This record gives sequence, structure tokens and C-alpha cells, in this order.
Amino acid sequence: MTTRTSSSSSRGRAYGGRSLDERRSKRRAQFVEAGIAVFGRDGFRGATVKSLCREAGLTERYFYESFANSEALFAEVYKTLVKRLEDDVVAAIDAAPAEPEATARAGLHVFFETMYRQPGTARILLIEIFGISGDIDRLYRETTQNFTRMLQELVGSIFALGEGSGTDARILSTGLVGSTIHIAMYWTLNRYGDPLEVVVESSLALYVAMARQSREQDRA
Amino acid sequence: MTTRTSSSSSRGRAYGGRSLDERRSKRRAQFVEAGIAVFGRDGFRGATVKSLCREAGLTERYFYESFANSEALFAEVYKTLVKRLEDDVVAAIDAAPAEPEATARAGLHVFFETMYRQPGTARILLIEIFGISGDIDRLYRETTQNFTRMLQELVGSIFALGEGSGTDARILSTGLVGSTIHIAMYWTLNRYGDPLEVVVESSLALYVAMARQSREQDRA
DNA sequence: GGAAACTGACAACGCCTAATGTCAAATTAC
DNA sequence: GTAATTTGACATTAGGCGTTGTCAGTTTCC
Repeated sequence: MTTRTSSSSSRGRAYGGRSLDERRSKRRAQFVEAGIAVFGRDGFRGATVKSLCREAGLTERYFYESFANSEALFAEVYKTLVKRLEDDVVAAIDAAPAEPEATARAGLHVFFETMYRQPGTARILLIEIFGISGDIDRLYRETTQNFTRMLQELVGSIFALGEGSGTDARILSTGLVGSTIHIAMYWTLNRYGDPLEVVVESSLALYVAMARQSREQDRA
Repeated sequence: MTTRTSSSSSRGRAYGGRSLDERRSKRRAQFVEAGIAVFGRDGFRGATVKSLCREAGLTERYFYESFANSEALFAEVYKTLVKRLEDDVVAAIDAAPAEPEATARAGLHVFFETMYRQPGTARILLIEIFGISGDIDRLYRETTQNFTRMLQELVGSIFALGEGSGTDARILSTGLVGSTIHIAMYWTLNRYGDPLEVVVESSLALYVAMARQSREQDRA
């Protein structure tokens, strides 16, 4: 209480050539990567603080330095994976021909390819996210809403969803996103029993069908 | 080890006017109802064996008489709720006009109405089911597949899903079921912020769009 | 009426885990 | 070089939970 001076104190000095902030954020990042590995392998329930620390090569003290509990780490892991996926999808879309169907196909391709190549990511994004807590439920809801919004903007031409017969555009989009997520879940739980291309084309077909339907309704 | 005779022993005699099997299955049913209440309210993680017993008005001894652990009870609860929902949906479909769109609308209406009137059921069927264990994941997968198959049979005329451009009928159906489930999840997590009818019509629109698309493809 | 089975309340064991604390060794600043 | 900080391994505390066991009281069968 008495020995601490407010400014230029020895608090937060360098160590190992790195500043305090650098060390802290590096450890934090280590835990996030460890979380991706452990949650993806053992699930949220199967993970313990000790197992996360073992995977990260750090001790409990540093875990609690960065996270209040394992749920907080899970939220961070989830956000990280969503961000990476989003970036990849956007990159693929930008690289695709500027035509609605090709754009959607490119995005879906990257999405399903990621689920296929990184089963741990699939498990976290598609399965583990549910039933952890009300806060995590909220995180899922917000993330999905963002994703839905992003899709609406990026492939707006496909998504000219008419609000004809008592339907709601946001719910329609939610349904389309849900169909994709569910196909991915189904595919993951079935150990990727169908070829990637068939999965992509089938998922795409729903978007195309809905777009066509909307166009016709607009004309009427 | 020595006092038990194999036949006509006093094992399993009546009590309270009911046979052993009757008492057992009644207690088992009490636990299933308690599970519906507790899992629906507190989730799977929030439920303890003690809380389940308290809700059932029975003690742990009887819990373990019928179930190996709380996961086994959860599986039973899930199956029970799915069965009830299936029965209700089938009844509504049978009562609806024998026309594809009306049939689908009737089924969806009952489905969403159930999710609305029984939030606990919605939570168990849509959210809690995930990430409990590999066995439960398998149960979900099998249940969804059955439901998909049932839908294909019942509204076969809507589901004349063409296998044209590299798509797969089962994956398309999975996507449609997923869109419905996801809309329901979204609706549930958003505290039922949209009117029931709008939700039903929006969900239905995806089926109709896909059916129309398939018809056109068949013609070509 | 008495032995045997059944019931229900509760105790108790053992295990695991989260979270905090201790302490010696390593590293740095002055 | 020396005091202060940082690190990492480990101990410790405290509590919750699943599961099994105990036992007195109740009901049934003969």
C-alpha cells in the first residue's frame, strides 16, 4: 500500500527483452490457441483449466491473469475462429467472379472446406457453442446475426428477398444461414461422408432457389 | 448369494396396490417429467441428480434404479419430447387439406407453436442437445435423419427434389430441416420477437421455393 | 402376527475441480 | 552487485457432485 509510486515505478518492466504488455498478450494468445486445440478436441465440458494450461505451456496463474474462467476463454476462442473464417470467406468472395452465383459458391466453398480441414473448429463453431450459458447463447445469436447481415450485403443481388406473402426478409436469411450451418453440422457429425463439392452445390441450391422465387415474386 | 430362490420368490411383489413393474415404470415416468422441467429450465449443465430427484419427488436410489446417470435420463427426455412433437405434427398434417403447401404449413404451424408455448421443450430440442457427449450427438443425428425422412414421405409432392446439378436430395432435405430448426432457434433465443404466422410463412417459403426450383429442373 | 420386501430420508465416501497462495530460482534495473 | 520484479512449479483450500450405503418405518404376503 505504501511502497508503490504512481509513475515511473518498476511495475511493468521488460523481461526477456519484451515489455509487460507484450508478454501478457503473448500469453493470452497462447491460451487462445490452446483453447482452440483443447475445446476442439475435448469439447467445453471435457476441458479443464489444468488441461488448457498444459496445452498452452503456462500455469494457472497466467490463465487467471487473462481470463476470469474457462467460459471467458471459450468466448474468446469462438470470436477468434469466427473472425478467421469471416476473413477467409471475404477473401474468397473478393477473388471470385463478380456474379451472384459464383460469389455465393466461392464463399460456401471456403466455409465447408474449413469445416472439413479443421474438425476442431467445426466442433467449436457448430456444436460446442450451444448450451454453455446464457452469455454464450447471446454471443452465438449476435454472431449469426452479423453473419446474416454480412451475407445480405455481400451477395445482395442473390438476396433480393421479396416480402410478399407475409414473410420476413430477416427470417428468410436466418433460414438460409441455418440451412448451411445445419448441413455443415450434419456433414461433420457424419464424418464428412459426402464429397465436398456435392455439399457445396446442395447448400448453394437453396440460395439459388430462394433468389429465383424472390425475383418472380417481385415481378408479380 | 444364498437366500435367493430363482422362481416364485417374493421378489417383485405388489406394493400400494401396484406391481413392481408398475411402480418402477411410474417412477421412471416421474423422472422423465422432472427431466423435462429441470433440463428445460436449468439446462443439462445446470441440472444435478439431486435437483432432478427433488423435482420428481423421489430420491437418488430410485434415480439409479432407472438410469445409469443424468445423461441417460437426458436421452430419454429428448426421445420423449421428439415423439410427442412428431405425433402432434402428424396429427396436424392428417387434419390439413390434402394439398402440399397446406400440409407443410400445418406441420410447421404445430412445430413453431410448440416451440412458442413450451420454451423448455424448445431449449431441450434446439439448444441443450448439443455438446453433451458423442452418444447424444449420435442421437441428435439419428433423430434429425428420421425427421427428414418422415418429411420426405409425408410431403413427398413438395419434396420432389431433383438431383440435377451435382446436388444430393438428402443434403437438400437436411438443409430445409436445418433452416426450420435454425429459424426456431433464432426465434427462441430472441424471445419470440416475431409473430408466429410470419415465422411459419417465412419458413414455409423456403420449402416452396425449393419445390418450385425442383419442378422446373425436372421439366428441363 | 411375523418375516421379508419395499420405501424414503439422509449420511458419507471419494473424486475432481476451480481458484488462490507459497516460495525458490531467474532476470532485470539502478 | 543488489534489491525488486517476474516466473513457474507446486501446495492448498474449499466446495460441489455423483454414487453408494445405512437404517428405521411401512406394507405385503403367508
